[in-house]
Amino acid sequence: MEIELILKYISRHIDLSDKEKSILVEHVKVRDYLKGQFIVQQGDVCKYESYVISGCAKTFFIDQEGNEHVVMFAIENWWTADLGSFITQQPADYNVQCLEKTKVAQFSHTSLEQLYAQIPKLERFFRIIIQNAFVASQKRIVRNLSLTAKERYLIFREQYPDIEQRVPQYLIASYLGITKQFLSKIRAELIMEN
Amino acid sequence: MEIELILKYISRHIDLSDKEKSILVEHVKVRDYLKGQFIVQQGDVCKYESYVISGCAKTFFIDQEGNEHVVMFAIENWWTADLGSFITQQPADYNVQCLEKTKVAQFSHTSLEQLYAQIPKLERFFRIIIQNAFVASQKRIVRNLSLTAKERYLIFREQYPDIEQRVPQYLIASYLGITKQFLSKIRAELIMEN
DNA sequence: CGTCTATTTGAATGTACTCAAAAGCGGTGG
DNA sequence: CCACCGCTTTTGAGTACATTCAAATAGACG
Repeated sequence: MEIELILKYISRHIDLSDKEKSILVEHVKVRDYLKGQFIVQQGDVCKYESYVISGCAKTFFIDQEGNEHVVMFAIENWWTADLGSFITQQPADYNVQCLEKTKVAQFSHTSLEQLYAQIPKLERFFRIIIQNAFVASQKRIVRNLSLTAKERYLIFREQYPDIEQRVPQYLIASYLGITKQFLSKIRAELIMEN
Repeated sequence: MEIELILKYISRHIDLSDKEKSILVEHVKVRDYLKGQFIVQQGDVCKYESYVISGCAKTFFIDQEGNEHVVMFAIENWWTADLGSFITQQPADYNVQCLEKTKVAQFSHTSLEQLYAQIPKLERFFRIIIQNAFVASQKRIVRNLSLTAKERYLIFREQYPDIEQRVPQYLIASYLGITKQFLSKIRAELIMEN
C-alpha cells in the first residue's frame, strides 16, 4: 500500500515500533491531485506538509510585475509545503501546483503537533529532514551568487536529471533565475560545444 | 553569567527543568575569539555549533577564481557553523571568521548527540531553530531571484540594521552578490534620491 | 603626517533581459 | 492524412543592469 512508502522513508532515519506506525497512519491523509491542481495557494493558510508519493509539483509565486518565479520542484520522496505559512498558520507566500497527476501523504498542523507529543522521535526525524533541506538551500544561495547561469544549469541537470525531463524548460529557467529565452540560448551554446 | 543567556534563549522555545539546565551547561563550552580568528576553516571538519553571545562573525568561502563570497553574518543570538560539515563530519565548505572580539557557546557533535538522548526536547528546539533558518533561507533565494541589487540592499538594511553598521561595506556587497563598486554606486543613487 | 585599508568615481565591457517574431510540436477535427 | 490551434522553444536586435579595471578620495590608526 502506498502508505507503506512513507513509513519506510521515515524508518530510514528513526526506528518506529508497530504501535507508533499505526498512530502515524491514523494521522496521515493520502490525497490525489490532478495535473494543474493546487496543493497550496498564495494567500491561504498552508494546511499540510505533503510528502510526494508519486507525481511532481512546483512551488512558485507571482511578483509585483506579474512574473512567475519557481522556488522549488518536488518529486517522489520530497516534501512540499509553504513551511513558513504552515509553521505560523499565516497566509502563504507561495503556491504549490501539481505538474502531473500527483499522490501525496499529508500531515495537518494539529496532527503533527499531536504526533510530536505521542512520538517524540518524530521531532528528530523532522529536524534531520529540515536540516538537510537547509543545507541544500544554503548551497543553492552560494551557487546563485558565485556561478554563471550556464554553470548553474549544468549543475541542475546533473543534480536533478529526473526533474529536467519531466518539467517544461521555461519552468527550469525560472527556477534558475533566468528567462526562458536565455536558457534556450545556453542550450544552443552547449550543443555547439559538442 | 553569560551561560544564562543561552539557557534563557532556549527557554523561549521549550521548558527546561533545573536538572536539564545543569545537564546542558555541562555540555556547553564558552569560548572567546579575537577579531580575525576562525571558528571554522574550509577543509577542516566543523566541530561545533556555535551560539553567538556577543560579537560578530561572517561565513564565507573562496571560489575557483579566488573571490570571497559571504554566505551569512551571525551576531548576538544567532547560531553559526558549517552545518553540512557538522552533520556529516566531513570537511567544511565554508569558513567562519570573527569580525569582532566574539564570545560563543559551543556544542560539539558528540555533546549534542548525548544531549539529544538525555533531553529529547532539544530535538524540538533545534527543529524549530532550523525550520526558521530554512524559511529565511528560502526567502533569500526568492529575493535574489526576483529583485534588483538595489531592492535587495534596501531590504537588507531594514532587516539587519545592526549588521550594516558593524560590518564593512564590501562584505555586505559580497553578501548581496554584487561588487563593492556597484554597492557604492547604489548608495550614491539612494543619496541623490533624497 | 604617512601608511594602509575602505570607499567612491569613471569608462569600457559583458552578461542577461526585453520585445518581437519565427519555428517546432503535439493534439484534434475535418 | 493534413490543416489548424495552442503551447513551448528558438532566434535576433536593441537595451539595461552589473562587472572589470584603473585611478582618485576618504577614513582609521599608529
